[in-house]
Amino acid sequence: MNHKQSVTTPADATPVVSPKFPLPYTTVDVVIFTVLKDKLQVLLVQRPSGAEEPFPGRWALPGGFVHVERDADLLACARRKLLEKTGVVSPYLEQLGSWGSAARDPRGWSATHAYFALIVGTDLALTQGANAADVAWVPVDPAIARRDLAFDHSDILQAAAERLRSKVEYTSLPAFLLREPFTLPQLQHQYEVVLGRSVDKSGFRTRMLAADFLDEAGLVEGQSNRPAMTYRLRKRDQAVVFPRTFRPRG
Amino acid sequence: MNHKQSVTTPADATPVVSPKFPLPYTTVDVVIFTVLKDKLQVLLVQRPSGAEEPFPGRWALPGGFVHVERDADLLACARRKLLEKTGVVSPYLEQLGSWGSAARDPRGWSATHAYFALIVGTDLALTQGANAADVAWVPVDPAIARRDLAFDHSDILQAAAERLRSKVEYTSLPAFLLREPFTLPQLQHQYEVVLGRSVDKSGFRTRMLAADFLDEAGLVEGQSNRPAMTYRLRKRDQAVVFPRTFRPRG
DNA sequence: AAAATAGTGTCTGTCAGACAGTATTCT
DNA sequence: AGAATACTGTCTGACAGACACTATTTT
Repeated sequence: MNHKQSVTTPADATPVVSPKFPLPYTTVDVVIFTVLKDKLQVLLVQRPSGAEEPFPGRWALPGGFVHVERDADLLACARRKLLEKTGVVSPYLEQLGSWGSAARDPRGWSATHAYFALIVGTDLALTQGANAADVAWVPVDPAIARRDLAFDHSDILQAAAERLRSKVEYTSLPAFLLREPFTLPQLQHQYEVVLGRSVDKSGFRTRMLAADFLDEAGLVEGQSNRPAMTYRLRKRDQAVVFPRTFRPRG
Repeated sequence: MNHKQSVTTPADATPVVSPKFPLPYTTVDVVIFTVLKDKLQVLLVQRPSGAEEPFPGRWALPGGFVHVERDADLLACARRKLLEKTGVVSPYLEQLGSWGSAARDPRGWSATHAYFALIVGTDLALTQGANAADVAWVPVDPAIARRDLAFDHSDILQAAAERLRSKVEYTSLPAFLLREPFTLPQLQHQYEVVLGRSVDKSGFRTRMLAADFLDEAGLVEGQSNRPAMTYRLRKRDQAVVFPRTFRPRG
């Protein structure tokens, strides 16, 4: 949560209808993953340093209050947060879960709706610089281990990483980390980075092609050795589920 | 959501801190499943018929506003809703997802945190009568097909049923539908009811015992024919994930 | 020719599903 | 004895993982 209210919110705005009881705060946070430098990384933002701010100066997930007049629904709100921080328009975006309690925000009872997104690493290397010094790509595992994010964002990040790694075992999720078109060796590399282990080439190819979610997009004009076939996703909006998980013979 | 504020909320209560912008409503809804009469059923409550009430008289999922002073966190709130409607203390309860938008509640922007629960059918056949005429067990599939629940509860119910059936293919979830101790044939029957198809006995037994999540609890004093071994769950709080899914040879 | 990368063929162990068989109770 | 239910044994086909092989490019 980036609990800094957008400037477009009128300061004298009142609740939707006058409630007769206290309302929790409602926020949306987005765990944005990418692969940069052969590592799984997450986008973090630094919280403002004002004295009345919660967790001043600490790193946090991008996010913030739901804006009742601007956000038609939770997904739109998540998309807005993601666009504001990264410039990316239509990434892979899925709901992760929600965290709500009296204790997680010092200002009072709050509930956040967490999403997780996968975006193409190289796209963002540029946008990031444009966007500010208080935004950074951070390798995921050390960030989880430090457990020093604002609010309960370390918990959320950990849950997101677990969900991602778990789903990578049996879905086509890593395809969303690559710019299209991509080759099967490139895709395999994304799997290996996220899973942290190597994957058999033959089985990998059989599996990907059998799942029938890729369209051929011509041979790559080789920068190296034998040219490879390139592929595009047949559907950009959802991942494919494989019938079995990757499972090295143990 | 049962948008009828609890009587314990003071009518003059104010938001936690005075917000300078409109806050969405925050609710929790619980999809409570059980197996009754060899059918998967869901608990519904009828909305009050007051004129200013949203969806008066319509059936809805049990739920309602988060009560900032009573609910320490979302899970506690879900547990409270479930206890209020069913009397069940520690069921299987897992987060399903959240639904939030400007349109889903006529009173204004609202977001609900949906949970789903599995409880023992026979426990509730009793409690239900005690609880009121505006509560009912309803077979799941016809309810989904009618799509006539209040708010977006038909969507939520559908998502819950899909998640349940999907997880039943590769987890021990149906064990939470039975009172302990139970026999393997009884457990197999729960699988068959939820999945809507028969399951091979031998494979089923091998799989359950290999997963090593059951403790023997002595032979049942037979009401019929050969006595069966009974079992208890080693852990009451979480389901076991099997390495593969049930998958009839096609 | 050698190196590097892309892609294929083949073998084999595992294991889930099918189904037939055995075991223990009741009437 | 027969029926009903609980449980076990065995066969087999599918298939994923391992790994050796071929193919096409660059230097």
